[in-house]
Amino acid sequence: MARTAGSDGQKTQAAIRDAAVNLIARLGYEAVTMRQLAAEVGVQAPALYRYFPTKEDLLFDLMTAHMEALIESWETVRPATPDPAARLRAFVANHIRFHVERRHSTHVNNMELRSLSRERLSAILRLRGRYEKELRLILREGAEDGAFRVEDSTLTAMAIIQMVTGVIVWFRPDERLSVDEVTETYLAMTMRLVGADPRHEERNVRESAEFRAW
Amino acid sequence: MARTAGSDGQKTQAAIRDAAVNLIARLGYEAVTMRQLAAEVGVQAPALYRYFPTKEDLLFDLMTAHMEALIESWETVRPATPDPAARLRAFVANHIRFHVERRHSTHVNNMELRSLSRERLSAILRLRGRYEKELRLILREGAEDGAFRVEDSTLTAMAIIQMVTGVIVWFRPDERLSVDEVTETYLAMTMRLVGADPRHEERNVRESAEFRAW
DNA sequence: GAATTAAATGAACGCTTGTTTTATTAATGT
DNA sequence: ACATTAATAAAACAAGCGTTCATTTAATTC
Repeated sequence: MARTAGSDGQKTQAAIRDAAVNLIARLGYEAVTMRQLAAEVGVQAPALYRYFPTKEDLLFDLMTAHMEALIESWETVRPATPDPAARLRAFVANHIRFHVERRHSTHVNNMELRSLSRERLSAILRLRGRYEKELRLILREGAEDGAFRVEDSTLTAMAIIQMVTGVIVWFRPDERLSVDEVTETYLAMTMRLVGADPRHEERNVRESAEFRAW
Repeated sequence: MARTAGSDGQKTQAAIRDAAVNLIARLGYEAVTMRQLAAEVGVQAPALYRYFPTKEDLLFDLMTAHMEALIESWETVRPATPDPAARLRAFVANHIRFHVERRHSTHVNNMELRSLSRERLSAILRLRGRYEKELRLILREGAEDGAFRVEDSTLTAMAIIQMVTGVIVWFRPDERLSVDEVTETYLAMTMRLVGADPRHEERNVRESAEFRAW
């Protein structure tokens, strides 16, 4: 046999990406073999090399796509208001939604950095830095105009990102809490963490509950 | 050649553990080969099998030791006071100190869980649960007696642990901030996060600065 | 309907993996 | 001094790895 009936390069490539994210998230990049991945796609191993020159190219493709989608999702929902509290809430809510929706992809991006070559690693880290910079900016402006009490905006940005990304470690959507409930609680914790004025907070929480911004 | 001059089983075993933690933390469990590990120890690969029956046994040994040391370290510093705020501060300060001191070991424990068999995985998760339970208890008692404002003690416990463990991702001891400074900031963020009464807080921070509890 | 291109197969290559077997030397106890 | 045990080396195993090659079939183009 050779080319199979109804085969289509675009669909095969998408199927490879999909299967790769799932397998790598569950078993780890090093543990997943090209033959295993091919079997999951329903194809022989050499067929993968039509679409990705090497195993590492495939990994880099997945990670780049994830980071670019994350940045784009923030640019889409980023509010125009200068109010730091409103912007911080938007950032956290979008961050949680994005990462819960893409749990496997997030896992790959967090766990497999060390399997990249130096240049590719720094390419991913650059994208990551670009995203984190958005949060630092919000925190710094909030600290300057007195909306937040933040000792160190870089350190606080890392703390918040670690905290909210950590949701995917334990959160399972079919359990006790819904995504919205979890987001609500994490928003409350974040706003207290940055020392946002509680009086402003209560009003804003009521508003966001009305409009369902996330 | 066979047995080398001055060779000692105890020392070799300790050297294997040490080298394994460092290599696995840097390169990942799957990526580290037994020959590479042996070379790092200064020995031939088969010699490793005198001390650890399989590669996975070695990994499990490292992870178990880490978790047991973590639990023991908390039991050593756990204060007798019923005051939730004081206990939370002690917990967070110890957690950060322990994990910064054992960055590589922590990395292994956080990243390599999926390389364990099911039984061994759940053994490690049991130890982890035992540790996290201590934090949940503090949060629940603090919420009940009004010292904290906590919506969900399980969720808050996860958030705090993710946040403080995340220190090792970016913290390097030779940079801008010292461990004590970082700990101080994280303590402040944690106490705000749980909605601890700010008036009690200021007094307690002054006290802990005097006594240098961590 | 013949020629071309796209998509995949099957076989194989060179290398590395975790691990086992066997033999050899150093330290230890008597 | 001698027997025993602990600690290692050296060689080899079967299995599996990422990847390449040559070939075959399906779809597309003219």
